[in-house]
Amino acid sequence: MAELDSSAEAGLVAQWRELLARHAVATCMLDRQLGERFGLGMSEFEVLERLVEGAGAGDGHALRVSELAPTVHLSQSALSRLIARLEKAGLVVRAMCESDRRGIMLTLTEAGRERYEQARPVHREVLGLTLGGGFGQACEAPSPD
Amino acid sequence: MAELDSSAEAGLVAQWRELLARHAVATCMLDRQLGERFGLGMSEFEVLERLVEGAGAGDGHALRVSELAPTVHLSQSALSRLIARLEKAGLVVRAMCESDRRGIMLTLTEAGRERYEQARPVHREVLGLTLGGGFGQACEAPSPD
DNA sequence: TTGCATTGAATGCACACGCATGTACTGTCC
DNA sequence: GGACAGTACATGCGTGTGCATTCAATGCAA
Repeated sequence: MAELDSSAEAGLVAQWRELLARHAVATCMLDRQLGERFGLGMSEFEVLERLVEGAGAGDGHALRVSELAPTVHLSQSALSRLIARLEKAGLVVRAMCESDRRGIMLTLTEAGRERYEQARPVHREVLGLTLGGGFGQACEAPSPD
Repeated sequence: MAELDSSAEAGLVAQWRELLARHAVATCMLDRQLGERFGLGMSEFEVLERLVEGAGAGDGHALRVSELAPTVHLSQSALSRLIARLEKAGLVVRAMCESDRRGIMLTLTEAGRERYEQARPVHREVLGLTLGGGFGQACEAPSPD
């Protein structure tokens, strides 16, 4: 692969630092808010969201773990344990997949859907604060509420 | 804070997912490449880079940990341990700050500077692959070299 | 059918992280 | 000077993560 000339390199680094900063601030605030108020980590929320999206109208719809995996940026083992936590919390049910008995089907419980619906506005609000325009270094409350 | 209308929300979420994806791919590849080839984590590299930048021409320049802290996105404790690792690896020296004996001054060793200079092109190359245009999900080698 | 490579998920392990706390030092107010 | 709040860094502890491995189920080939 070709070398980068120094101005391209500087631009790349600037872009990278900006990305790191945004990610750090958003992640920090999300984890704090979702954790304190709903007992959810950022990735937990992300998984619940995928399940809600997959479910659509009828809540019978289930998702295979192997389908979920590429959409959340976690290793297979981390995802496995995350699902275990969600199940222990009663937000999700693991069921054997009939057609391929190696697979696991995930279903949102009613509690899981409710938890998600409650957490969602907070999640969006944090995104608005951290991705939208001006923001500081704050990891604290998005609004004094 | 005001609610978001649904189109603004959708845009925000899309932006967030894009950021997460870029961050995940870049982080993964960086950690892998820098780790395997230079025994450095992403944040270790970042700290070395700050020291190099701080040093400028004369290498005598030292940086206070408290100055370093806000520029890397780590908790104070994580930074403290990271520095301990760098020192153990002989890349950095911790010295007491004369003017304020609570503080710690960091200096790059020659080995530290060399390690950084070696790692830097790899770091930039990964950024080019993951931040620049098209990229897949790859966490593997940037170039077969 | 038996044998074997492959895939989906769970688990042992080491490690880096954040939070809370501890320890040393500084500055201020009396 | 002495007490006390505040700052800088280190450390104990619990937890989430990735890697390597394991176990079960599948698909294919002989």
